Amino acid sequence: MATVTSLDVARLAQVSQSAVSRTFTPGASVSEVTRAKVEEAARKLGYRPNAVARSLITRRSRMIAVVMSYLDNQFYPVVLERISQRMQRDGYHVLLFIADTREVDSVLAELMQYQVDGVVLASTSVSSALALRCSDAGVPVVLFNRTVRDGQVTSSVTSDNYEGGRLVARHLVDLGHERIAYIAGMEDSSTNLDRERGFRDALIEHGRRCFARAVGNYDFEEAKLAARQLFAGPAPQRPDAVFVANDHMAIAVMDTLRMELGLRIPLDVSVVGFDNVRQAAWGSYQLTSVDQDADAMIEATAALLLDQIDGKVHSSSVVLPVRLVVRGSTLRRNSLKGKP
Amino acid sequence: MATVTSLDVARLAQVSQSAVSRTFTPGASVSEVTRAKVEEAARKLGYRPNAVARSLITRRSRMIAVVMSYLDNQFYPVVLERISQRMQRDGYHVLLFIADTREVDSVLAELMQYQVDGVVLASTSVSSALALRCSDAGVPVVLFNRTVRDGQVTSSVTSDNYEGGRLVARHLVDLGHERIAYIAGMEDSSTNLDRERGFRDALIEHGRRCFARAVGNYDFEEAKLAARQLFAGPAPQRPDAVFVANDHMAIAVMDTLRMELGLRIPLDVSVVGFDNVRQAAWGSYQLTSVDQDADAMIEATAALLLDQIDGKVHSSSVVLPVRLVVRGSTLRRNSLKGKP
DNA sequence: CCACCTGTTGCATACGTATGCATTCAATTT
DNA sequence: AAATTGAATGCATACGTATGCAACAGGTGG
Repeated sequence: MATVTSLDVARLAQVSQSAVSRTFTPGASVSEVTRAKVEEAARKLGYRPNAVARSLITRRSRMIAVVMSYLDNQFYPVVLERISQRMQRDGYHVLLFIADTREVDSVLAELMQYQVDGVVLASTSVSSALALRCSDAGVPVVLFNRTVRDGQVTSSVTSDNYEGGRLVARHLVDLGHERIAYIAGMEDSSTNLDRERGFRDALIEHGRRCFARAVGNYDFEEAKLAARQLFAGPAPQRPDAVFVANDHMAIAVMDTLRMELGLRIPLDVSVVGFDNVRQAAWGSYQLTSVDQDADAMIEATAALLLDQIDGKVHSSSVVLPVRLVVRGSTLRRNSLKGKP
Repeated sequence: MATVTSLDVARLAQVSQSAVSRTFTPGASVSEVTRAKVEEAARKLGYRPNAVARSLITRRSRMIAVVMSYLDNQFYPVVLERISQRMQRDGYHVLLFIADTREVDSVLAELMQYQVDGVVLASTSVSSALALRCSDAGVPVVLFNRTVRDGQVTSSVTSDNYEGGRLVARHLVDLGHERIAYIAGMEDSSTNLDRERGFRDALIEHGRRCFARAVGNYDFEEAKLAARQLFAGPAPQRPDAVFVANDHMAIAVMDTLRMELGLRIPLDVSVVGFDNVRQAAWGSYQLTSVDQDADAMIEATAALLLDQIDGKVHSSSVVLPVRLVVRGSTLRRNSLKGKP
């Protein structure tokens, strides 16, 4: 109850406060006998070093900020959980910032006040502005799953979104699809730009083009609207395949196509997503998707951030490979000819 | 870059450091003119009060710890997001602790070191031990979605799990089900105990009893095993309805019943979940579920925690009402007779 | 026996802020 | 005009720890 300080321990152990401090500072110079005395006294009193006081003097809080928008998209809770665990391994903890509609300045101010040692920016909405201002302020930043065009000053970790888009295009072309549509995420987000560009480039290389396009803004409900919009016309003018910019939206699209429009997947239309979230593997969806190696992304993020914190100014952009996971939501068109 | 302190601001504004401090302390006594001078100087220098130094002296960190196990169950990411936003409204931030298999002591030690002002315990695994030791240490604790039997010392916020179980039993009996089974969560968790007890009590009141039972431990894969186990026998010995202790498992169960056993839901078997997570409403599942009012739970949790932090020792147990949300995964048995 | 080095210890001090106390000054009351 | 009040301000100190520095002990090589 009453807060016990290093001084209390020092008195009980008959040593100086410095000795107590050194006992709890890895790598400090303490003899075995003093260490033992201190540790016993600390145990008796239930002493724990005060991280706040320690932070004040070391200027290290051993906290990192993780900034996210919505946790709806199931990719992000997983990321959050793993990042937290990964950083805990190195003695860091995660201070969580949910930045939905709030202004950049507000988040930044709070970040700075807490003296976090680093920032992971995994929010799609709050963006490059915050990143720049953080690194201006000397706080290590790593962009997670997004990049910023301007200066290459800020580190980032992404999947090879461009290649992912290409893989999807190639897959759908290989399956013999004729009218391939795209449902975009947030139009100015780097993930969406890269995925769409890879997708379109590969389509063109195969002599096709994007048949139709709508925008879902990475939102579940908006994705439903986008699906309705794409399939508003009569059957021959409808897409026979849809690439949706992430799984979160793809599932909304599948629901809409099946429930509202009575379409069969993959018989009437193939659907492909991106992220390979757990739900993509769920029995009712069997969503073909581009797998992002979340673990590798997190490991890279942690490594980059820790390096920067330790002064090894590594500021680099890591791009990790992706792979296509083919499931039941896509099907070869040829094989349809014979079927009812 | 170079850290700017209140003293720097004071010098530039030609006032004392105290004046600067008071300007940034709500409710302190500062004249309008000094405040203006200070604010301008602060703006020029880009000054932000150092939360660490402030915490050291006020002994308030304005951080709360949120302890969770896995973020797999989609109920929890939503809770985390909302708690974070709710606390941010009152100037608090969330320090995240993922406590899966790690020992209680480790988490506790870290909690204490960071001098958090309060703790929200939303982990099903790490449990009452941690709660007790926190309140022993004088740190306000609120249990979220779980209770602890022993002393009624620690506050908690739960839904009326018992009533939820009753609602499900009544619903399934009303539909004319004969062989009603239960798939349990973690057997010693308060949520599971209450839900199951309500369920069984109501069954008995209606002259029935639980037809079969298996354990899923709130885990996706284990729930699949549990489903296989329940439906291992020949058709007449299989359940015609299953109450699953939460939606997370219920979805796994539905997948297994449909994909592996070729059963139709709700034609061959009705399935009911608990939590009413977003995925329950997804088109392919249409899972009948017991709705927990997450917003109300979070509001109650925040209120309780803030009250305790402010010294109004309110230590109470809030139980919030639930309601049954009927969807397509349950169906009246009578109406089956006529169908193919 | 002396010079020297290595490892341990305590003394001060610094980190950046909040706040009790005394003081000053203007405004209001008598 | 004197007295009383109230707000505003600065001074000094405290919060709990880490760490540079000097002092010291004990051991080694010459």
